[in-house]
Amino acid sequence: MRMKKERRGIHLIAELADVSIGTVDRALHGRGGIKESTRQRILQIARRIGYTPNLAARALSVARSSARIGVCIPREIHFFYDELWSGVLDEAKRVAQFGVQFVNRPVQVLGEGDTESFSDLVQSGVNGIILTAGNPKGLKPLIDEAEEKGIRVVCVSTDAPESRRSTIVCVEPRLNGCLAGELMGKFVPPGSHVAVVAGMLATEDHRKKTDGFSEAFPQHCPGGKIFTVIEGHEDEEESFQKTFDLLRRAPSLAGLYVNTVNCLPVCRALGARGLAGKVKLITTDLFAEMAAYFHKGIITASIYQQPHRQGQLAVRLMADHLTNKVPFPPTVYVSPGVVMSSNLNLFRELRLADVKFNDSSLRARVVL
Amino acid sequence: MRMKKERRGIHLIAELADVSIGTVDRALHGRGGIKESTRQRILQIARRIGYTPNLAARALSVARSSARIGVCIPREIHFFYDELWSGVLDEAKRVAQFGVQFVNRPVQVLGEGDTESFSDLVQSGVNGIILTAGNPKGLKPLIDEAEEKGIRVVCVSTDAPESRRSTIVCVEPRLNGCLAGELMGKFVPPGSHVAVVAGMLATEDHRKKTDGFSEAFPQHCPGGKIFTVIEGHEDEEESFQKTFDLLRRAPSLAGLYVNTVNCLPVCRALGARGLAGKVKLITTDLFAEMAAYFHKGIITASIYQQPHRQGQLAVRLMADHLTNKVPFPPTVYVSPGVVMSSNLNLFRELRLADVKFNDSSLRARVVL
DNA sequence: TATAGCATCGTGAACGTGCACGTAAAGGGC
DNA sequence: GCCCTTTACGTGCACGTTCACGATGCTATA
Repeated sequence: MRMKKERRGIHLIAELADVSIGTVDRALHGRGGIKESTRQRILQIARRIGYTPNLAARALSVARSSARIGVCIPREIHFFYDELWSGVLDEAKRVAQFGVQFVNRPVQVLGEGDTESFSDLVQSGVNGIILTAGNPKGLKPLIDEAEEKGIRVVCVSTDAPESRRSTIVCVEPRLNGCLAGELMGKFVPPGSHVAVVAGMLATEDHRKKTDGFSEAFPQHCPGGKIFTVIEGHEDEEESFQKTFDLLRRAPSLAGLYVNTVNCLPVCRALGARGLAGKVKLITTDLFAEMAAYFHKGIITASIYQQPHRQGQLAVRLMADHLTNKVPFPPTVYVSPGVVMSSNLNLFRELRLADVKFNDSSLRARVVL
Repeated sequence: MRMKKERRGIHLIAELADVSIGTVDRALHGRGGIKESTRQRILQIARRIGYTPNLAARALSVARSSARIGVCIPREIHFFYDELWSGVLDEAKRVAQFGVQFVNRPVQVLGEGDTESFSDLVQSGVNGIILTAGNPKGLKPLIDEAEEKGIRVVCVSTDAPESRRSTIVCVEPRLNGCLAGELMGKFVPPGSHVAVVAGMLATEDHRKKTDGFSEAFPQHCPGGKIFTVIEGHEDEEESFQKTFDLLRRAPSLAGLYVNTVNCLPVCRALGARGLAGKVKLITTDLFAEMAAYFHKGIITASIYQQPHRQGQLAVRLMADHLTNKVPFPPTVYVSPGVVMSSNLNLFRELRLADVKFNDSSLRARVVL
């Protein structure tokens, strides 16, 4: 009596069903060329023994050519996109070893030339695309067409809500604003007046953040009111001037909420008016230059959108789906972080900046 | 002229070095039976072509028995450890398919019987152990002995700092307290008095949190003072009584910081004194029953230690190290989250609780 | 010179899955 | 009868790595 080889996985099923592994493969993957009764029998056996495909084997067998993921996100100097990129690359490096390939078609600025990049990616035969939808209107038909062809599209950070993209990974902008509003409502005394510095209200993202803030602030600050909402249009000079003027018109302002990354001009305007630290300032995102303003008490808090994590998640979702048919959740909402001076140097942006100057003491700690 | 098969990985190296793949394997893995000059030549070629081993292939070839990870963390009902477990299990499920096995030796309560569990794990021949070090003094010799034998030990959430454990994954307790102190300092008016409700100051974790709070609060609240620090000893009745008495002795208290998970008695004491919402309450961790107190405005904020993420990270670090020789960073500090009523339902603890009652609307959203 | 021992290296079989191809049987039209 | 198509299934290779086993050549000792 010789030892039976104690097979596993698909071989075991084949043995139990008394068919070949080819037939089991057809049954499990819904391919044609198999009798329905045979398929049911095989599927039942698979369920009975609790079959789960071996991901390593699957990854190995499709190593060269199954999953190609196209990436189209901005290459701006802004730290947000740098971190988003690094999150994408970190996770890409991991899944690359499981046979997933990557094609990069970055755009210079969010919303500029993304339709061309997207078309390029579709043309180059990728199976999935990760993109920041800068102009949703222009991209919608392209996204729909890609999904029609079976190319799955995952939006990250910026959504194209009207399109048929498979899913979206982001911090919900309205909630982002609500959190800022609640924080502000508890930082300033009852009856305070505060103002919002938005980028462009035409951008859905900024409008929703503003809406969220406007709703939450009065709820958490009895008698509190939104004095005004100004638009800086992502322009340094304009942001400074408008804030500077605002502070003259409303010298008793208790708080300012900046819902774009462009907060330095606002900080300078506060300094120029001698209001640094007197007006509670809540900002958005994080980059190295903000550290000084935190330490001086000019920025009270910042709402952090976890770009690195968003990038990681987008890649992970796409890779899991392509190599393993894991279904997409309709939406993936990342919870925003609150940055204050205490936990400032736990964030990646600050670590990277510090390491440039002081490499020994800080490199020893890893923050994730 | 026929097509060359364009080999990859170890085969490519073998081809370039004009040896067999067996020899390349010996060179790369430091096995014996190979001439030193040959090894150097092969290693140089490997570096030149930037060889990285294919993890899928590696996992596949040793499918049944390479890395065994022992897990020893509490099985308490507290949501923190439930989430820590689920984080560990989530990531374990992923790496299990790459040949990593898991051995669970949970303890009932943090610090009770963990030396026995730990010894069990060492005995059962695991390659690495993930544990919450409840009593560092008792575990230190065991940890050191295990590391001596080549069994890597990763502490999670609770540290054994004196020992030779390979690394620690946690929220730095001092920083945790500092963040609470900063928040409190900005929630209450200048000159306010606040108090701390600790679990047991004998526990290093609680003491460090208290220290952090005591340092940060006065820095962010001009003229602010810590009125007192009381110990609840994780006992419901004692916590309630001591808080109730405190609120009588100091009716003008502006804030309370609870640095243990046991915050419900404090909430009830505030309610019994009619101070709900008047005294700013900052808590630690998160579980479903806290939601109501957030909505009523009794809890202003909570410092969230991301247990799920800590569990994931610990497993990921250990698996990467065992299967891929990735070196451990000395410390992995997870940045704590700030929970307020706005972002409350973005956290896993609340989602899981909600789904029990309302499964359709919330299951559609996935929060990570 | 035969043989044992050692150092060095090659060979081939797994691991579990995906997929291209082969093939047998059955049916239909001429 | 022959040829072709369709259905339903089997077969075999590839993916990259690990590891036990075997082969080769060289040296030392009897």
